Amino acid sequence: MEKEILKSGNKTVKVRMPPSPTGFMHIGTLRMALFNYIFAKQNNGKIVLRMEDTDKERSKKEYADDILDGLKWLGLDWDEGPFYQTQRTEIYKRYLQKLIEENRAYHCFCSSEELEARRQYQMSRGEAPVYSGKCANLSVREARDLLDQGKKSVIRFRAENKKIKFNDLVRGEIEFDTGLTGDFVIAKDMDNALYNFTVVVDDFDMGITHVIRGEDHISNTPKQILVQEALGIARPEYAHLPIIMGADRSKLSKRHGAVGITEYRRQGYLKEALINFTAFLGWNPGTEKEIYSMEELLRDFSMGKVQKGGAVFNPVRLDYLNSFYIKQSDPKTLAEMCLPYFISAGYVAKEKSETGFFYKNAKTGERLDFEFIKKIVLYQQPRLKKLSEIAEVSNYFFERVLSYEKELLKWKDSSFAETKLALDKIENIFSKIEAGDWTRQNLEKTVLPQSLEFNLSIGKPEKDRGYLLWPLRVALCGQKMSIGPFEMADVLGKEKTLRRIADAAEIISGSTCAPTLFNQ
RNA sequence: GGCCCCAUCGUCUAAUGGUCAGGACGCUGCCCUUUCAAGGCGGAAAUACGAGUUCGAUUCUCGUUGGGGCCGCCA
Repeated sequence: MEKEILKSGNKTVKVRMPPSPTGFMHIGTLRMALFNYIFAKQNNGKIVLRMEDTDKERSKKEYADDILDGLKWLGLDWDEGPFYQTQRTEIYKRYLQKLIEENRAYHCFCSSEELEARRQYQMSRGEAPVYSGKCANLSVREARDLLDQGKKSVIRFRAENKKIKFNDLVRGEIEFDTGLTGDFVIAKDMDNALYNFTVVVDDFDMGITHVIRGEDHISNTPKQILVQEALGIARPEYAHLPIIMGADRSKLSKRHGAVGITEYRRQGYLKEALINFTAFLGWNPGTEKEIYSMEELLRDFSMGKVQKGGAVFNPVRLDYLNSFYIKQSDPKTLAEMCLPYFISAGYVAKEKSETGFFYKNAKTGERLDFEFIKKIVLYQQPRLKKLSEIAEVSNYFFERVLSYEKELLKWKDSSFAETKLALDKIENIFSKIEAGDWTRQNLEKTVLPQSLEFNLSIGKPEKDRGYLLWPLRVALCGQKMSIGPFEMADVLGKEKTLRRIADAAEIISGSTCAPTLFNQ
């Protein structure tokens, strides 16, 4: 064992991303990874990814994979690893042995029940719940005997009773009295080292210079420093980030309905939004700029501006940022991102062809041009908070036949006769427009100037375009809320637009069932 | 309970020993408008409390209160 373990001088910065694969990747994992990432990149440093999976009961490969996927998706890359602590038992064992040989750690044979009872008792008396030291003075022989008898034991670190002071990059100097910590357990046995020990060994072994982690680790820090001192290894720099809280101001957890990163991704949150949002949970540049790309974060971030108090996770603000980034996206990229939602909604199907593949309308079977999707997305863009919403608000583009109450076609005090007149007028205008001139601007330009005249002809207020346009809207989408009628007509194309107008006219003239069924 | 950390609108936060305490989300009013959004222009909304230092404190100090974290054979 390297007896001479030296101080790590002014080496290049190296940080760790140490997720524990005991659950799916969540906002906390993202924040931890993001701040480490930014800090490392700013300092030309390296990043080590280390799965802290020493809790074999709770750790699952599924979770580790989820975290790996999430980090990759977000673009939070690392330089070394992933390392898995469960594959490093031999390393821990060596250090464990060293501590035991040097009498800095010892076997403890106390039962959990016994310890728990003592803890309760101490806390009830207002004392710090520390280990009694019962097994601390067992001689080597006594311990050996008990071990030989097969007595169950754990390995406890002999914690020095002293004041530990350390500097925190976020909070400044923090002091602890380790007399209040007591001897703590560092391993279940020689093959199963525990967190406060593995962290110290790994951070040293991997050459970590900066430990950037959540505030909930502040009170672990003195323990880890004690272990470092016993092992004779250098102390890294520490930065403890404020915790992220739920609406009730307690540490964010599943109980708050905190959603996993994969779930956010599935719902159509953009990684830019997630990153911008998370970065501002506990940090801001001190200016009024709130929209930040990764590049800008790397430019402006500083640990000194990290907030000390915890921040409440506000999903409404996340939605705002997400819709902002959706509005920023270029239509082609957005359409590509939206396609999966159309497919899973059952509107679009992907088909194989000799040359590759193509898309078709899953409802009608007709072949689909990507331009069609792109246009839908272009027009829906301003109203999306998340990508998953695209399908539900675009359903009417894929249906063969629309079904709706005929009352819906009427605008305000219009009669059915007047509504029919409006449809006829639009039909008349539209049918004269060449398919080649069928653009949103063109349709609008042609129709709009005629609304005044139309209103006068049926004796309605001149400026209310709804008399002419509302029936068209309903004819095209069959519902109250939608994008503009000219936009819809543009997406639908001349033929379908005219057919839906004709359908609407049919509906008005009596038969309540959908007429198109008969002329398909 | 012990130890540690923290404290500006509801939320995320900016600023300063002297400001009308700024921005963003949300809420809300108006405009735009064929619906719903989006967009534009406004509005309400905060320095936890008490002392001290000071000409002056939200800012500095102390205390109180409040909130949080940790106190595991979890991480």
